[in-house]
Amino acid sequence: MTREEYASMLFPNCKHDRAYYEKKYKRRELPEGAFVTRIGPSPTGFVHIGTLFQSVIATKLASQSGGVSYVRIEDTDQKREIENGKEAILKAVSDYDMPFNEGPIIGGDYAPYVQSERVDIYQAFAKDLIIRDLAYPSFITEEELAKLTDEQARLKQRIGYFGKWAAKERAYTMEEVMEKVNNGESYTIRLKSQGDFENKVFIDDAIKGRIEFPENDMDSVIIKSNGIPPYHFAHPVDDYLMGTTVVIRGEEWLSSVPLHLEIFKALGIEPIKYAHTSSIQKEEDGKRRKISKRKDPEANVEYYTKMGIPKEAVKVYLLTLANSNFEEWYLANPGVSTDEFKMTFEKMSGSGALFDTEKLNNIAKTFLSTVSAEDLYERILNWARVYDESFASILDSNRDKAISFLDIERHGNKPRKDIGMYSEARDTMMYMFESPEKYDWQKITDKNEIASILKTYMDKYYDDTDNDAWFSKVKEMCDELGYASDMKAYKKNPEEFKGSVADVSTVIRVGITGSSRTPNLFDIIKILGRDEVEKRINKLL
RNA sequence: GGCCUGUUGGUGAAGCGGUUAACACAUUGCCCUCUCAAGGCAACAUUCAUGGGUUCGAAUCCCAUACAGGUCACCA
Repeated sequence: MTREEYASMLFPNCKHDRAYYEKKYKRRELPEGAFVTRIGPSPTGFVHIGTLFQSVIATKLASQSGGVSYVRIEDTDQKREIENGKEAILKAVSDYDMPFNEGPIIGGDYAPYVQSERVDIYQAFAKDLIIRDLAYPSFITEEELAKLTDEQARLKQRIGYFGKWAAKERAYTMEEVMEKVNNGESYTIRLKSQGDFENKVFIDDAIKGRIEFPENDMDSVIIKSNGIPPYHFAHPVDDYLMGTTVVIRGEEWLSSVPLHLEIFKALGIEPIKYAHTSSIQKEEDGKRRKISKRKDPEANVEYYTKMGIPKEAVKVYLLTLANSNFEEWYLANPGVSTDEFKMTFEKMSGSGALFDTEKLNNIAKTFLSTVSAEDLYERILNWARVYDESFASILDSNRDKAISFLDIERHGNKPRKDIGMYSEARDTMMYMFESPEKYDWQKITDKNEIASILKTYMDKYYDDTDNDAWFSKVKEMCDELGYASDMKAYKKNPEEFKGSVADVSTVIRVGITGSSRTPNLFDIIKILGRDEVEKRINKLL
C-alpha cells in the first residue's frame, strides 16, 4: 500500500487534492502595501461587540490601503450553531456601516466563505500531510484522554497529547491502522509535531510586538472524527488560500500561535502577519475580566439597538478604543466622515480597555445633537415602531409637534444635548402630547400660591408672540405678586421678596409640563398653543 | 501549575532619557442663566504597580517581585 492509497483510505470522501485547490484559488493581485483582512465569527445567533470591534479595524485597514476585507463564517462546531446566525452577523456589520468586500451572500472569488462548505478543502490539505507523514490517525477516546490528563496532572507534568504520550499511536503501521478503520473504529487526524518545547519560536505581532514562545510539540487534532477541522487547522488553510495578509483576532488566540506556526510550516506555507487585539473588559466587584456574553448585556450588539443608542455613536466609540489618537482627531474634525481617519496598528493599545458606558453615552448625545430635528424624529420613530408601539403611534399622529419640540435649541454652535438614546425620548417629550399626570413642584409647593400664580398668569400675562415679550410678561407678573423680577437684585437681598422669577417660571413650567427640567419654556408654550396651555392649567386649578 | 500578555488619575489614554505628566469622559466648584441640557472657567496623578540598579538626569533603559488578564478541548 502506498502512502497515497493509505491517505485515500483515511479520507474516503475527499474529492480533490491539495494542488487542485491551490490552482483553483488564484493569488490576489493587489497594490503594494494593501491589506487583506477578515473577520471569522461563529454563527451563534449572538453578535458580539468584539466582532464589531474586529470588523471596524478590518474594514478600515483594508479600505484605506486599497485592499480587501471579507467575512468568513467559522462554523466548524455544529453544536453551537444557530439558524440565521450568519445573516445576523452580516446584517450587524452592514447596519454599523462596516462594508466588507467579500463574504457569504455578498460573494467573491474565494467562495465559499462558510467553513462548513469547505470541508473537502481541509481534507485535501490534511491528506497531503498524511502522505508526507506529518499527520497520523488517532483512535484515542475522550475517556482515555481524560485519564491521561489526570495522570499528567498527578505527575505535575505538562498536560497534553505529545511526545511519549503519543508515541504508541504515532507508531501504528498502515496495516494496523487499516484494520482498526475496517473495524469501524472512529478516528481523528492529528498533527505529527516536529517541534521541541526547548526551542523558541517568535512572531512579530503588529500590535504586541515581538513575542517569543516555546515551540509547539502537541499532536493537536487537525481533523475531528466527523471529518471537520477545528479552528486551528481551518485558519492556516483558509487564510492561505483566501490571501489574507494580516490576521486580526483577539488576544485569546495568542497562546495558540506556536501551533499555528507549526501547521504553516508543515504545510510548507509562509506564515502570515498577526495582529492580536486586546479584549474589551468589564469590571465586576472590583475585578476586571473579558466582557462576557453571558453576564454583560452590552456584549450583545442587539443591546445597543434595543436601548436606541445610535449606530454611528457605537462605531465612534469602537474607533476610540481601537486607535488612541482617534478621539482627538474626531474632536478636531467635526462633521468629517470617520472614513477619513487613518487607522494604524501603532496606535492600538496592548492592554485591554474597560467598557465605559458613560463615554459611549456622551458620544451618543454629542452625535445626536448634530442631526436635524426631522432626522432625529425619524430615528426615534423607527426605534419606537419596534420597541414601543404606543409611543410610535403618538409620534406618528403628532409629527409636526414632535419635530418642533425636537428643534428647540437645536441650532447655533451650542446645540442642545439632552437625548443620547432613543429609549429616553419618551420621558423627555411625552408632556408635549398629553397632560402631565405627575407634578414635580420645586420651591413653591403651597397649593394656593401655585393656583394664584397660574391663574394670574393665564388671566393677565399670557403672551406667545416672542421670547422677549413672553419673559417680560412673566417679570411684570413677578412684580405684581411680590417676587423679584431681577435675579441679581434677588440674590443681593433675597429676604425682600417672596421668591424670584426663577421660582415663578418653575411653577408655570411644572404647571404645564409636569417637569421642572425642560427645554426653553417659551418654545414649548408656543408649540402647545394658548388653548392647550389654558386647558392644562384649568384642569389643574 | 506551565506558557504568554499587560500594569500612567475613577475611566479611556498621550508619552519613546530632560515636559508644569497632553487630551477626552466622569466628578467637584464657580460663571452664564427662568429650569434643565449645553457652553465658559477652574480644580482633580509631586507621580507613572512595588523594590532595586544604570545615568548628571528614568514614567521612559535593565533586573527582580507583586497584581491582573488570557491560554493549556475532537469550542471558537
